[in-house]
Amino acid sequence: MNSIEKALAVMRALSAPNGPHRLSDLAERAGLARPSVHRILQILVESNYAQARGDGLYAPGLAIRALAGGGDASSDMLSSAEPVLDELQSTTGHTIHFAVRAGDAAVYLAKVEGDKPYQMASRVGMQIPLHCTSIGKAILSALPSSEVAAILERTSELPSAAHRKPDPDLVLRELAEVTRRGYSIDDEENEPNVRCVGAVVRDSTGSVIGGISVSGLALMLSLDQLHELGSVVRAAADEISSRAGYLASGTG
Amino acid sequence: MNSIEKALAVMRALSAPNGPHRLSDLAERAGLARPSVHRILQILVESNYAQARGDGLYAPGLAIRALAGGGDASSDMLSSAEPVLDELQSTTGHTIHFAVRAGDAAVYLAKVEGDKPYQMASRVGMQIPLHCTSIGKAILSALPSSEVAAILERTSELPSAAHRKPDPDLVLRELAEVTRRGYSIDDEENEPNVRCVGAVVRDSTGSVIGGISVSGLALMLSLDQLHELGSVVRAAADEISSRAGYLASGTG
DNA sequence: AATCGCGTTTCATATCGTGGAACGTTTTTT
DNA sequence: AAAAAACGTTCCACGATATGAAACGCGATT
Repeated sequence: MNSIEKALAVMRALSAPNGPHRLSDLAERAGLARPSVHRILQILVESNYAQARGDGLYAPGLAIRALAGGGDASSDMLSSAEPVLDELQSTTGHTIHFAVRAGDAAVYLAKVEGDKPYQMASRVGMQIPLHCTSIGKAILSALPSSEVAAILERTSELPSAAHRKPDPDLVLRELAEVTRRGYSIDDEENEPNVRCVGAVVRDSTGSVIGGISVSGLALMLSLDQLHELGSVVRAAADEISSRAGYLASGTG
Repeated sequence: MNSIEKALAVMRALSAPNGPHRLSDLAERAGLARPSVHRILQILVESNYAQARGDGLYAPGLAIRALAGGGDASSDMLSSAEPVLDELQSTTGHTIHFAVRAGDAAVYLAKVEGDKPYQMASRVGMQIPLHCTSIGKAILSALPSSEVAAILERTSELPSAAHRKPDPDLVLRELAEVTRRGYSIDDEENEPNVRCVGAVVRDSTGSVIGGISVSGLALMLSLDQLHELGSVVRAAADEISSRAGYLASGTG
């Protein structure tokens, strides 16, 4: 592990939820020695990528926003997706997410809060796993199975043992089903008491860029309702893909 | 300059406007040798902080959004500021910006498009200089003059010779005027044909965190109108500060 | 056909990062 | 109130790691 990756690990640890962080916690989360984290933080603070509060607490710096401000491959897509997401929200009443793939995870680009009296504990920029979320499964369902296997392999080796090792065969069978019907389901797999339906979003070249989902508390969103929403979600996802320039060529 | 700062410089260069960048351009903008940039990019690509397109072009990676997703000191302020910004937009009809200070520059956190038939060439995350923008001057007006002098010094040494060296005495005199009347003016200084009025925003401790501004094309926003808007902008800025917990204690 | 410019690879050099140990302070425990 | 644990920070000798000149191969340009 080189120093750049270490600095990025510290920045990731900094941007974790729940307020300013203590140096020791950052060191542990980044998997580095405390003196190393201290030195890295000094560099980050100097260039405004981290903020040192008077006490020993550290927070993400404002310059990080400047990095994210530059347009990447997905920022055009985001703006054209927003109206579709809004409409999907008003059609379903539930919370809508739009996430793009980033390596072995997906990152939320947009969230439209539902009109129910609860809020999802998610936020733009948050990373979610691919193998146990509806958006993630939608993404996986559009990848070659060799790549899916590789992702599952790497994911199961991760220190985040929160989610138990998935069985590759089982997952691949479910993904085939997702491909067939055009939408994916997360039945309280990623978060207890939360169910989601998702569908895949493609860019103009036809490659998978991410997915969207409808999420709600399990007590307000039965499995049957999830399946009923499937075609709606899929239609919205296709609309985003087509706005991005993708000419659908298959099952319609 | 250590390797972390170099990597950050590459990331900054990557997030510059105008699409994917060539390696040579990145090297020049970051002030590094091409092989160094190449190696850094490989590391960044591997962790998804940069994207390598098939041809030799590089773009910011999706993982950067994950960094910005974590809450920093200003994200709470942003959500409480948004309604105020929306109202300021509907009151004035012009484009509203909210930016926070990040070192010797300011970074846009929010933008509310005006209802005029043109769009400002700005975007959230964009950095703007402090000495020739209304938000920047509002920020400077609340800093001790020694710090202002230091900022002007560093700013004028920057390679971005686009804006000519500002005269410290002149600037300090203007800033005193800004402090007195409570709003700052940018009369086509930062962008030709664009005029802005700005005011300073403080956090609960009373320290300057950033500012807001009303911007419009010069042909639709005369200098006189700018001065008329001054008190409105200032009131909105004060409202944001007070929502952040700042108890104003002076000229009302 | 010759030249230029670019992305990439290689490699010897020395710079820079590294984490154990230690220090002074603060917080928690007894 | 005293003792102990934990924390942020500093120091430093060691060695891994970053560095950029030079060179290569390729494509575009002349």
